[in-house]
Amino acid sequence: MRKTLPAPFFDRPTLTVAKELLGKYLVREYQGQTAALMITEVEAYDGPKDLASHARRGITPRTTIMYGPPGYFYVYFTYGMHWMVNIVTGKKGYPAAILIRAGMTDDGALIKGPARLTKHLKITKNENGKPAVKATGLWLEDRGTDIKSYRLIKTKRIGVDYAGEIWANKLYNLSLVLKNKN
DNA sequence: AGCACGATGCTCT
DNA sequence: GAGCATCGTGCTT
Repeated sequence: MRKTLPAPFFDRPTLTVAKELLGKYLVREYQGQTAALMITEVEAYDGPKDLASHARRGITPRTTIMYGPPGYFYVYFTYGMHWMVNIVTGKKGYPAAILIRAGMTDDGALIKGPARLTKHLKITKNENGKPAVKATGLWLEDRGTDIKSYRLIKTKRIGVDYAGEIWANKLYNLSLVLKNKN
């Protein structure tokens, strides 16, 4: 079972979409090669009031895509060397996106960390602003994965202490962890 | 296992 | 000009 996630999937509350993205696949087709990662960790940035979000200062050239319609990629550059990939959620005009932070390859290797993930899938500025459809070469898929053997862990978001107590402590980081571990 | 730090450049003030 | 939704290395406990 392989179903490309359609735009309406992303046109729902950001936290709902974030939760449902776990266990789905981020698929990359690049220079004739196809690679896929099962998503195991995501982070939500939700709305204009979210002080941890890039949209906290309103529309800028960089954040415009976050204000656009759902189902588009928001790719940005940070720390002088790293690309981060997000999928835009919510209606046009409402700035929200989900950062994809980790995933697992078919042979069970965990790609942990948003910069490693983009490096692995060769995602750069080229993908910024593109829709999550096959023609882009980067899209999301439901492969009917059974995630019953995992449990959902919620933690605070990484590296956003500047956002103040309220927003820095929101449990907007969601990840899958294998049961019977720890 | 837990810091501290450097790399390196875009984005916004 | 400062700060950054990070990572890897190399040090200290």
